[in-house]
Amino acid sequence: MGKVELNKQEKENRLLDTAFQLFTTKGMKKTSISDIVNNAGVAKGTFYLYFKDKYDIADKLIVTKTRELCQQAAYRMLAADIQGAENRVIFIMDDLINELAQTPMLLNFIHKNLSWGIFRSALTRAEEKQELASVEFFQRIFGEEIEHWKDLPVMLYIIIEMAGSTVHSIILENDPMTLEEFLPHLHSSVRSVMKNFQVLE
Amino acid sequence: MGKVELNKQEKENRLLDTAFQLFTTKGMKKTSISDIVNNAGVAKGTFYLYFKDKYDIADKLIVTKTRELCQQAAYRMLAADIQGAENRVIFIMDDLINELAQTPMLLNFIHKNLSWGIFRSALTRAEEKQELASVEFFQRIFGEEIEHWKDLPVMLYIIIEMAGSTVHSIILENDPMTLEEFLPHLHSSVRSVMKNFQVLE
Amino acid sequence: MGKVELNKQEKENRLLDTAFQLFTTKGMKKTSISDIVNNAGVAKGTFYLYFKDKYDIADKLIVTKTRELCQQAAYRMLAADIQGAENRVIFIMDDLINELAQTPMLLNFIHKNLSWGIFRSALTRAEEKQELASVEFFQRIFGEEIEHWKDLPVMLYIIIEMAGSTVHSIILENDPMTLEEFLPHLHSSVRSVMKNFQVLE
Amino acid sequence: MGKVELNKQEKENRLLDTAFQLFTTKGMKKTSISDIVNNAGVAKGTFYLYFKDKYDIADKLIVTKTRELCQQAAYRMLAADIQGAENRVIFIMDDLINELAQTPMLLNFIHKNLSWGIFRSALTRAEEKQELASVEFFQRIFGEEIEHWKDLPVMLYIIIEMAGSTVHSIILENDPMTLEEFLPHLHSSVRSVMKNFQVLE
DNA sequence: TATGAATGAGACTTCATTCAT
DNA sequence: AATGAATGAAGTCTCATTCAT
Repeated sequence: MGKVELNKQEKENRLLDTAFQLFTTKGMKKTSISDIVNNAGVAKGTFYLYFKDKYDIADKLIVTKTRELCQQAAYRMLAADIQGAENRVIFIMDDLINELAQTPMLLNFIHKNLSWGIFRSALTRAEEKQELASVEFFQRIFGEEIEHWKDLPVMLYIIIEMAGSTVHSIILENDPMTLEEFLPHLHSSVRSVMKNFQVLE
Repeated sequence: MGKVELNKQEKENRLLDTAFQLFTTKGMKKTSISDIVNNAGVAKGTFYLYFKDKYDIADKLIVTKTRELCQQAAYRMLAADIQGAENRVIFIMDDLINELAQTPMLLNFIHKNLSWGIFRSALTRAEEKQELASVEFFQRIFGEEIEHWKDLPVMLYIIIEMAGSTVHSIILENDPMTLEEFLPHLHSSVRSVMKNFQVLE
Repeated sequence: MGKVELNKQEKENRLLDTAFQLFTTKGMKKTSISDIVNNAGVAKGTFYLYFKDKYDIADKLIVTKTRELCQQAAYRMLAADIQGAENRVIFIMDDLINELAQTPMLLNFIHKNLSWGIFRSALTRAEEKQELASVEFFQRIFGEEIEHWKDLPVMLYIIIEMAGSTVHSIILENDPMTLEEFLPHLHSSVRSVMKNFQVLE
Repeated sequence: MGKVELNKQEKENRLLDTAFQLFTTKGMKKTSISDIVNNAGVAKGTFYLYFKDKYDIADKLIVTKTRELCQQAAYRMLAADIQGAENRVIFIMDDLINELAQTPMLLNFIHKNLSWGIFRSALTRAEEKQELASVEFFQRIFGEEIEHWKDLPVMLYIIIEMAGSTVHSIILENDPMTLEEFLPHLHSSVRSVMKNFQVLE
């Protein structure tokens, strides 16, 4: 990569970082493109060399951040050597919740803008980049026991939505209860939902 | 209520109706206060006599619309004479999903702006107005068997969030599957979650 | 007219005057809407209450200014009691040229933006406003001898375009000769063109 | 001319051709330098190696195109063996009008940007380049009878402006009449104007 | 109460021009 | 000579909110 390429990469990253910083502190609506370029120390026109508009940079951020979180969780799961798909799902979920609980702004940002579609593309694009692929991601979780489960995508969809939307208001507003109080309920709910998708022999 | 009072009430209603109409067709972001007052046939300044800003009127609309939906569902449940809390919860849920599937715009509007807090206030304010109260609402569902359930608010929170967020993308985008395909999974998931909250004798 | 009406009228006029001032000194291209509102002492948004964009205000200015010039010329012609259509056309032409030679910027502005269509509407709209109408305008010139001329519109079109485009570069750049040197040629040319449209008895 | 020289020449020509193409289809105002370089397949900076700005390239184009049209008309006149200056002027004029009526975009472009000054330089520069010179151009028309005419430049100026500005709106908008209807009037007008400049013996 | 003209900050975008490579 | 990333001034336009009537 030549000097110019590196410089471009750095500019784009600086814009992404600054935008993320501002989106998570002031919120997307109150963050203007002027804010972003001023804080990033680049000219306004430069922004438009890299992104179509505010929503474009937001989408790219969500994809990036979501992928980072998932990868991190997957690596930790492997490191912790968790056995059994049910335990692994719970582990991943807890890891993500834990992470998001520490940066509520990120949760807020992701939640408001994340759709199932973007989520899928976050995992898919990782694949393209030879990083942790979505297929691989799920194989790491279900691995050897993949034939013991039916309708996996439906199950994951339900779990992701259930966990995502419940913890959102809990983390951001401690309402209707604290995360500590809620987690045991979430765990048992997830486990019982999963039971429905288990193939009994 | 005097003539003036009635006139005021009518203005406020006209603004609410127009805003709802526009929010659900154009979306909140693309609806300006100018749009609302122009369509409602009142002056711009008048808007500010009744509402603080666009978000204020949106909140009031959600409270109203949510309450209407819930009341309707409750009345239908009574009419159908459903037995057992589990069946009643499923019935209410199906009724709401059914209603929202017919007016996806309303679903979209409610979902994007509904928070647990507003939801609670929707039921609470009903109470104030001597209409169907939240307490009463839940009593109608659990009635005689209320002591057979523990942590009812948590359970309802989980069910509402799980159902709400899963059907959202399904109704609006038929993604990742159709509502028809999804409902059986949702039913069994809700039932198995509920089992966790049942007091066993 | 109420206070508010008067105030609005005054704002619009202030914008028109300022725009004219700037268009004729800096040129349309170099005049921004910011320039106009700053100089007029009104807010930017106010501009858009009265005009669609820069071209809208320019069109309105041309219509106004053209009409003013024509009216003035017509009144002077009457005052001077000129006899014969040929002499009257020459008089009007000279009067307009004279006027424009004194404010070359106005000539430049009108010329660059004047089209036959706008010109026609300038005279037409005068009619609506009960001011000097285009029909009346031409009747004052040709009056009693109107049946001695054929294809009047064609004749006027040729004269207007010939005079307009020749004096333009002459007044603005004294090129290819001075106005003084040119006028006799223009007079004889106009007279000989008119001869072609005269009905001989 | 070396290889490099040829390459440079080709770049300049490619820019000129592309600019002409865009100016006549989108209009000058809506054509950006980016448009030009993108379509020409050269880098933005390269543009500035050959032209000062958009107006510079436009001027050069007008000069070129005008000269081409005039030369073509002159050759055709010779080929047609027209006798008499009056007939020759009419022939040239008709040829140019005919040409421009077939490519209204070119007419529009030339008209909006052509000034008497550029026109003169168009003929003058031809001279420098040893091509058909303006002096020669006029000699071909008036040739043997040149001493029968006085104030030739004035006469030509009037005719060019009269013809140019009248046919402009007629060709582009068929307003206020069609070209067919108008041409006879133009012919007789030109002939009668010319009469004024004829030296009577 | 009701009005709607006026405000003005700030949104988003374009583009001619420069300059390091 | 050629490139094209970077610039940033300037452009048009929107809209929530205020306030005199």
